Amino acid sequence: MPQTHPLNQEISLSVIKTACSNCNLRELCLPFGLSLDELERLDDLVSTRRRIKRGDHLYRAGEAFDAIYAIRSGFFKTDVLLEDGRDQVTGFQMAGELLGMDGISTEVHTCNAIALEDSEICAIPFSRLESLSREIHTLQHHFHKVMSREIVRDHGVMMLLGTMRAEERLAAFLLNLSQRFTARGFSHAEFYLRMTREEIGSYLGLKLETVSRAFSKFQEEGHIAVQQKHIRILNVNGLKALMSHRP
Amino acid sequence: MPQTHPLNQEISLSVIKTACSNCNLRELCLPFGLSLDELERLDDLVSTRRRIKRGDHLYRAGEAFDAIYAIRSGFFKTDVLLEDGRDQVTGFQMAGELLGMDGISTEVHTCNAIALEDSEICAIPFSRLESLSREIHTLQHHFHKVMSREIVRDHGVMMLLGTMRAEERLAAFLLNLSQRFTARGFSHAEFYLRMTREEIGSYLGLKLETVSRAFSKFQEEGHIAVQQKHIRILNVNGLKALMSHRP
DNA sequence: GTGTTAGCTTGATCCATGTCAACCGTAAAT
DNA sequence: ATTTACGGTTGACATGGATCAAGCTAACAC
Repeated sequence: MPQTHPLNQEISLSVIKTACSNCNLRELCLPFGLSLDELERLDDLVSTRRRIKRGDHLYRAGEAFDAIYAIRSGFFKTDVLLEDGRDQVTGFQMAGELLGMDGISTEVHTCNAIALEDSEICAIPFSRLESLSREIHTLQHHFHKVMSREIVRDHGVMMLLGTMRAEERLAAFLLNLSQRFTARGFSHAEFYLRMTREEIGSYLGLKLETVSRAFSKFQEEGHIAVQQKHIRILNVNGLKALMSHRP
Repeated sequence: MPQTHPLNQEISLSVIKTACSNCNLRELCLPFGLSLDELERLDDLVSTRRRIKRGDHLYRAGEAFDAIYAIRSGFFKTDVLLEDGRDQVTGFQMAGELLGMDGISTEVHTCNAIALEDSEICAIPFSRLESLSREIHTLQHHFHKVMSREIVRDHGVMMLLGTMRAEERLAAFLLNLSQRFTARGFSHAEFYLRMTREEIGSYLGLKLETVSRAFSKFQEEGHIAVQQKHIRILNVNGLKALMSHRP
């Protein structure tokens, strides 16, 4: 049932089309900081929504790139495949985050994006995004920030893979998830993991057995309660200490 | 001694000011693909050159961000520091590559950029770059490609750190350097490393002893000849095989 | 209900890389 | 030419996480 916006009747019209101006993720996503005017111009661009079923690909490595994607709801992973068959999860993405920026450089996607639960995405045709951001300074700048944030995030992962031990990595991972759930209005202390131990391990450069053991250890020490994919964080500071305490 | 360009007398004039239009790295760097007209507009923007002595910082983590930097000559490393004192080298950059894009997201640099030899950089004020790329489509698109390439590169490093063993990492590292030197017109088979074993190790998530042992092993096996920082690649295919051969 | 399967946990053992330590080579300083 | 210092090499040993293996749990199909 469509809701009317308290401020402006014009907006309540746009509720009917599925649009950024109406999206409760707009403060986390591409529209951040845009005026009402500008939002409506973005709406024209982001017209295609798509449902992706759990396990399905949003895009595959090797496919032509022509759009980036904003996650409207759901949960994704991206992974890269090496010629020799090894692969690695390069990230987990949740609502409000953008996918596909890896494809800009060569106009071919370099990784796979796979839904970890039934999800919904907004496709943003890239050349039209470039046009619009030539006109809307705020949009241009925000998009640059988003790409830069991805680079900074990657540096964090490199740090994690290069210098941290297994338990530090897992603690960092849990704290990061918790923080991102919080930003989306969910509990910071209790959530369901959408990914398997193997996927977590791949992301963290560990084997699934090591991930499992670390979960058990955290539980024994009273930092968290784990039951399969259900996680409760009992002691945030404990985890933080684990993350940065050298042995 | 200034040279005249065979095509156009106008260009020989611009030789006098130190400018992109005159730079032999322009095909590797930001000016890629621009017309003569557009190049001259970029020249106005990239007016400040700076020399950075070996060991000096180009910028430091925590400093305000307001420009990105193109390397005109020389060699840099970037590193990230964790609160607990651990650090990691996140990249090595050479002539024609851009530095500083990590700072766009928060307007504060998140890593240190340090010259590994006496170097020269061109400062590109970021807000002016954004303005100009609102006017020059090609510039805008190329800049997006450069940022995206950085993301793809980072994924490669994550792959390396997450799934490769010590010798595979070092082989990948050497092949990557070789390929980048080649793109700059240098020998693909013979070069001097600008970084120490410790810096290589930090980048590859290994200890310096492990790096040193791997160099020795490669030499014993006839893939390379090492003498301190001087490297000769004797068998590229051997290295490639090492890179992707699981044990 | 029962069977099936994918994912998770736990134990025993092994090995790649880290750690610690001694020594060597090269280049700059005196 | 000698000293000094930094970076690199090599060896011996320790260990964190991988590997191999067995069994458990939860969810889902039938």
